[in-house]
Amino acid sequence: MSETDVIERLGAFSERELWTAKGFCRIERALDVVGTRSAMLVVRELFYGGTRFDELARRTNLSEAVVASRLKQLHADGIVERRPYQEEGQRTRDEYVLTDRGRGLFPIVVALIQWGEGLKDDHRTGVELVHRDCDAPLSAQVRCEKGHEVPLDQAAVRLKDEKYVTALRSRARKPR
Amino acid sequence: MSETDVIERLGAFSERELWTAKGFCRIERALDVVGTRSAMLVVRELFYGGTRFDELARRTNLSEAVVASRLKQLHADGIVERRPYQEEGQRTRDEYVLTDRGRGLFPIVVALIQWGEGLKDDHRTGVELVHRDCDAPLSAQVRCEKGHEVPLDQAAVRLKDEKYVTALRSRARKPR
DNA sequence: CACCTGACTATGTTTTTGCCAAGTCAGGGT
DNA sequence: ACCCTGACTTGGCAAAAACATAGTCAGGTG
Repeated sequence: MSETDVIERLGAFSERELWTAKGFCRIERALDVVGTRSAMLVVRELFYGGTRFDELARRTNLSEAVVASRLKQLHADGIVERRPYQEEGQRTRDEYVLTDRGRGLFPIVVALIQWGEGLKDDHRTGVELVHRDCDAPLSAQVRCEKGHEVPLDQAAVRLKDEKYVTALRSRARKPR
Repeated sequence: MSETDVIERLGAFSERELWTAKGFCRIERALDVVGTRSAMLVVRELFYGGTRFDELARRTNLSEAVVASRLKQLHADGIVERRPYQEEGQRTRDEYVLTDRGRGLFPIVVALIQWGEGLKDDHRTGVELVHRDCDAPLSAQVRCEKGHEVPLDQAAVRLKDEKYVTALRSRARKPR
């Protein structure tokens, strides 16, 4: 196993003692939104075509209170929108539909399912995700905008605004 | 917005009233392992090259008790391995290194960072992930094994073992 | 042997997440 | 007007996650 089997840190903070993504990396914001088990299960069912409150509750096996709470939060975060619908002879209800922002979670959902499927250390029989047109299995792959498939040892990270971070750190050191 | 902007359900359970991935989809297993905020933050720092206990604690801003507990669990789940190391004049300690299984989380981490970066609704300045060789930004893309880039409306899912599920459901209906 | 200190562990507490049961509310139907 | 019922909301509770503080332990060093 190589020492490069990590994302290389670039820029002024590349040194291990200086590096911090804490407070800068927006994975934390992503985890604010979909970082609970229940939120992710609701999102999964939205991707599997669930739209109605009762079917989201049934499929996730979460309590109605939790499903209602997660949907409210996902709506507030712009992940779903409410759309009125009406079956004949019944009153108008809302269905929940993924927004553009919500559909942006697609690689995350696929990546989690794919990784989980690789474990095979539980009782579950699993699902398979496929490309409908050719029936080939799906996976989430890390690529760059040039189209290269990028293995972990060719990945790098830098803080977007190092000047800002430098200034922050200078201020943080003073009142000690 | 099209009704196909979801993963199409295939197979015997494609009907919305029958569909359930609950108990079959291994996203739940993935969430068992990395489904807490603290686990994901520790995994992030492992990808950013953190290996030592104290630097993982510093970078994640989690309490030492939580970092210790998460590392123990990640070790038990085969995500990291402990490797002894020794700096001169100091005693032997363990460092934590991602295993193959742990590196398999790479698309998940990239997908979460990428999605979070797209939000831009917080104070964070963000990080950028790049392909070191060409400096082009990274993203997690959903592709099939034939190499096609698969948009959401061309994705489909089926339960792997429908016979088993059918049998389960038959048994579950009896004692009502 | 005594001491230092990094890596935990233990305990109690706080916060967050999730559950259950009961309740509210509003849109249709009668 | 009354009733039904789907979609929540509320309150209390339990479990899980995380924190703070103090403690333990063991590998080095002097």
